[in-house]
Amino acid sequence: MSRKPRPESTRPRPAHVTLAVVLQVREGRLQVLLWQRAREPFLGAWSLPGGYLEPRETLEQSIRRHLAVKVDVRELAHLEQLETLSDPNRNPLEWELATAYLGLVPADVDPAVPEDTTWHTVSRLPELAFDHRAITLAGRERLRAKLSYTNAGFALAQPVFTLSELREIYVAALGHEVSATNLQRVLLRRGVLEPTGDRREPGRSGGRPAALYRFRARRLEITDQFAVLRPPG
Amino acid sequence: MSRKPRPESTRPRPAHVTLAVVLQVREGRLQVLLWQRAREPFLGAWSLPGGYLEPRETLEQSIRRHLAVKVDVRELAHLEQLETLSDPNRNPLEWELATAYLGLVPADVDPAVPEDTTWHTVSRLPELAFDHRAITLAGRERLRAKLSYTNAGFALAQPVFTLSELREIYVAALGHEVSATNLQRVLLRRGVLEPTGDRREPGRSGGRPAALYRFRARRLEITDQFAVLRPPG
DNA sequence: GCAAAAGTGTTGTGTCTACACCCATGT
DNA sequence: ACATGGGTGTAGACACAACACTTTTGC
Repeated sequence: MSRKPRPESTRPRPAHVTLAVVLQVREGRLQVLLWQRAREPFLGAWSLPGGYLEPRETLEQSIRRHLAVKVDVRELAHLEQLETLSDPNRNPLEWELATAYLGLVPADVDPAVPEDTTWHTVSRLPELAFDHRAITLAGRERLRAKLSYTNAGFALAQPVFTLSELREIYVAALGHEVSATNLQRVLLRRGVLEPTGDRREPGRSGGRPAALYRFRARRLEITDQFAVLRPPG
Repeated sequence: MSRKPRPESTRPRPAHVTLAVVLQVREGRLQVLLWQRAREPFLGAWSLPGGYLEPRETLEQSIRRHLAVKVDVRELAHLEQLETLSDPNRNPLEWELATAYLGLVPADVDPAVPEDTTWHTVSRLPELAFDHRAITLAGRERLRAKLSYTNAGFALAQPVFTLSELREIYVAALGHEVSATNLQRVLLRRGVLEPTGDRREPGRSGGRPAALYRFRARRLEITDQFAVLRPPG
């Protein structure tokens, strides 16, 4: 079962890359930033942005560095680690581990991206390189879960928004209908949203002016701490 | 910002280890399996069990292999990835990434462990090597969360148990009081527990015989899928 | 006035906590 | 009988979904 110990200097080491599932709600759909590979393996296939880990940097610094080539890092409202993939055959050319991150971009920015990089609707992905399809879907699941029990919406919404706008973002991200009425009450009760006091004037077709809101915090917070088995008191 | 690309053959690669936070409820307290280091760095300090990743194995295979030296792997009722640590200074001697796992051992087994390995109460940890203290606490947090919205209890409980016994396990793991009354109702309503039909005869001091239960599933399942923002219907 | 959009009131349901009370056994 | 441990009944708090209704605007 246990193997003969070998000198550390000769122990083979895996290559290590960082990847990111960068999500944004665009045109009413949840989309992911994909990049067309310029070399083997999977030349020409769509894949998640990322690249090699360099000495003296953390995984998070690494993915931020690689993403900086694709999108302005200041536009990333949230970044968190998803998981580390390690199937020895995930890259046919070399032994390579990949640590995946989830990044969220607010709806109001349209980052300038390079020629080889475009947004793709998550529900209609093309064939992806490596295990990137599974990683992308895992990122979407993480987002959907966190929209329910944290204030994660702050990272997808514009700084200031109406409830209708926020509703469209939740619908796109969750993949099912959400009523503006109940969304408002849930998020206000939890203290996640606060009114700015301003209103949005209606368009040509009329309608009551909408109150404007913002997220109270711009960092991830758990807002529904314990579903059950709460501490007594 | 971007660096000069270098040939892959000369790119430095980090060492990679796997670690496990192995938790069990012992003597009414949540405990973690720690190992006393036999070499530098942190010689003599307590640390999480684990070791180097070998070629042709996944991270999960790696941690299972290393744990096999410490506890019979068949006694691990659940194993899941926690996170990958990457601070370049986390190991003072070399550049080393660590992928941490959470492992759970049912309360009825007392695994034979080597001389240099013992159980420690999580709420009273000694000084730990590297970043292992933070990892251990992260493992406990993951467990506490999953006890609330999944059937994770199956991995801490004996195969068959009374509600009093299950209650003690939850109290130890969650760190606060839990009433057997409400624990029973929550877990039965969700279909997580099922009665075996048998009863436990009372001890010398008398008392009503307790009904025996078991977990319906022995693999992790989400039992409280959406706290809020459920799909309509 | 009428359509459009936003927001409120209200009802019903399900899930949880807390606590009083009842049940089965040993001495 | 009474102590001990197990189990049930029930009331109240709360959070949520659903939907009817009202408000505020443009035309």
